[in-house]
Amino acid sequence: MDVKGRNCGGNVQISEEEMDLRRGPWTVEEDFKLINYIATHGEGRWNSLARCAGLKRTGKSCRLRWLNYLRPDVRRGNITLEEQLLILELHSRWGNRWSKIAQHLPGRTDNEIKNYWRTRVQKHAKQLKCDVNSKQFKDTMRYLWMPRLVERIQAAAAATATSTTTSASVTTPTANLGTGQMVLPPLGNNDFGTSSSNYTPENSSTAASSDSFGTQVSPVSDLTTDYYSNIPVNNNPNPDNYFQVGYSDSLISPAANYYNNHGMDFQSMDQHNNPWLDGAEAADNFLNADDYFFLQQQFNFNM
DNA sequence: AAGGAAGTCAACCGCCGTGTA
DNA sequence: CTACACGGCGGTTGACTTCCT
Repeated sequence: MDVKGRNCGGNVQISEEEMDLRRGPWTVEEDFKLINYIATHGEGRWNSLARCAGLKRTGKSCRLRWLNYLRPDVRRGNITLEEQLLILELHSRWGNRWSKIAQHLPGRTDNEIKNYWRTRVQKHAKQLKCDVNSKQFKDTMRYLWMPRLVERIQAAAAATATSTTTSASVTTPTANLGTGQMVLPPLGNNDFGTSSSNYTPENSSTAASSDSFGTQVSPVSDLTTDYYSNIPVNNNPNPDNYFQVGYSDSLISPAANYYNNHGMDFQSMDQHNNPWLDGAEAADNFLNADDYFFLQQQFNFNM
C-alpha cells in the first residue's frame, strides 16, 4: 500500500509535479476513464485514484468532476419552483452554506446552487440597487418572492390535479414538494420540518434562536397564520387577495413598505430594466406583471 | 451580419479542519 | 506535539453562449 491508500500495482509513486498535470475542461476520454475506474474500484483517495485511473489530473479535480458532473445521481436541468423556494428558505437560515443547502436538494450540487444564487438571485438585488445581504432584500424574499413561489407551486399543482382528474382533493404544494424529491431538514428545536402544510417564513426561520434577519421583524406574523390561509380555497392565486388579506392594516406589504421607506425606486423600473418582468413566465422570475402593477398602485396610493 | 455586453456554469484557487504517521 | 496529506468548502475565474444594438 502507498502512504494514504491504494497503490496501483506496486510501482514507485510519482509526484504530481512529475506528472505534467492537465487542467481545464475535461475530455470525453478523461470522463470515461474516471467513470470506469470508479465503477470498478469505487471512490477512494482521490489523489491515488487519479494516478491509478491514468488521469493526469489532481485528485481535487477528479473529485470535483465526479461529484458535480459525472455522478449518476446528479440532477441536471432547470431549478424547479420547489427547489427555488427551498433554496431561498435555506439560504435565509444558513447563508452561503452551499454544501449544507445542497444536502436538502437531492441531485443538486453545491456548485449548482451557488451558481444559481449568484446569477439569478444576486441579479435581482443588483437591479434593486440593494445588497443581497440587506434586510430589505431579505424581507423582499420572505414576504414577496417566497409567497409568490408558493402561489405558483400551488397553481401548478392545481393545474396538474385538474388535468389528471383523479384526485378530488388538492394536495398542498409543500406536502408535495418536488414530487417526493425534497428532503426537508430534520425537525429540530428551531427547524421547520415536516409540518409542510403550515409552511411560512415565520415558523420556518431561525427566529427563535438567531434570527438572521436582524432584530426588527415585519409584523406580518400577526396578520397571517400561514401563507395558505391567504390563498383562495379554489386555488386561484390572486395577488390582490393575497396582499389585502395578508396585510390588511395598511394594504401595503412589509417589503413594499421597505422600498417606500428606504427610497428604493420601484417606479423607475420599467419593463426594459426590470428583470422580474422580462419574460415573466420564466421559472426564475418571482414577480409577474400583476405584482409589479399592484406594487406601483400601492406606492401611488400612499404618496 | 458583426461586435460588444451580459449571462451561465464548469473548473480552479486558497483556506481550513481532520486524520495519520 | 508536529508535520504533512487529504478532502471539503466557499469564493472566484474564464470560456462559452445568448442577447442586444
